Amino acid sequence: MLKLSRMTDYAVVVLARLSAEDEVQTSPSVASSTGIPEPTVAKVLKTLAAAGLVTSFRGARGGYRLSRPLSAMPVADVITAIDGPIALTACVDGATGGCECQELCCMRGRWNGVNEAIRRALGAITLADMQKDGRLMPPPLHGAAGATPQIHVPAAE
Amino acid sequence: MLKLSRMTDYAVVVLARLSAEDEVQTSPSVASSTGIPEPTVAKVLKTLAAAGLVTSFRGARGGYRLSRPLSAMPVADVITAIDGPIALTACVDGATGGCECQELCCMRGRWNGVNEAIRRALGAITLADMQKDGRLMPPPLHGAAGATPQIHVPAAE
DNA sequence: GGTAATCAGGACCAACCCAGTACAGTTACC
DNA sequence: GGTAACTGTACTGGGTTGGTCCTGATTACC
Repeated sequence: MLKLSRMTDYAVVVLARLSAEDEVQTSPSVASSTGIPEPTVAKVLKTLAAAGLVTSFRGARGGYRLSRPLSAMPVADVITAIDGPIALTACVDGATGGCECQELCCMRGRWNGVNEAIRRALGAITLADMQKDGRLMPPPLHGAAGATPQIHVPAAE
Repeated sequence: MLKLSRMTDYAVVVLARLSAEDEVQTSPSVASSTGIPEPTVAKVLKTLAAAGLVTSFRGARGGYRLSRPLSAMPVADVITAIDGPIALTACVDGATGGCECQELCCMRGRWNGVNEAIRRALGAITLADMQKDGRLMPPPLHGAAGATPQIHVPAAE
């Protein structure tokens, strides 16, 4: 179904949450304001930090902060950070491990163009774009976890 | 990963194989000429027939034939036929079953744009394009890396 | 009319991958 | 030095996917 992993979905939500405040936020606080389980948020943030999308601060009063604004963060970067390089099939440049039927496969190498098209499409859309185009701001979300502050579209630019 | 299922990969190979000859071909013959296991080929062909991409003929001397030329067959159609509608996340228009955290999810509906971009990209590329850009039919097939520049696995990351 | 070849439509199973959890270790602030 | 927070790894349960098999329906050939 050509779908991306739930972790990537979480990552986008987490990044959007981080962008809502300018100060360092801990994973428990992000978890409570997004509704995503704490350990999972921690896992996502660790991965994002390893990829350089967020900056981590260790120790007491540590936490995470965006390392660049959402407007400079293409969706492709997030997907790559979480799921690894974008490669539709095993036969694509950059994919690890070739397919075992290369000898017979008359289509080898033919996915590269398709893959490239998708990379371009995903590289052209930033997280800031995603926030904008939805334009339906989250309505007053009631009740959960007591956190009301939410995404305001940053004066991204 | 954002990768599509192996079945889709097989489908493309099978369709390319069908296009190589103009007459009806049986699934065993397609299997032997592609190297894909017979039962799997049969499964793929059945699915493709249900989606209308190939036409089936029952009975002795039956088989399958392309119902339209590859140049009129976008990659998106093949993916949709095998894997179902293209929907990156559960939150996308057309996806079945919403995600359970809609109340908190500040990103709901935001994937639509991304999804749409991918659909466009995949809808604009036909299987004939894939054959072309790979710069030709599989010449003598044995996979000496010398003549086939494409498949190196850089394991970039 | 009988037989063989072929598709149609399931059910079924094993293997793999992913999401989520837990725990021990490391770093930095107070 | 104690505490709070990130870092890294290992484990497990569940779901999905790939692949196989079986039975029935349909058609061509003898």
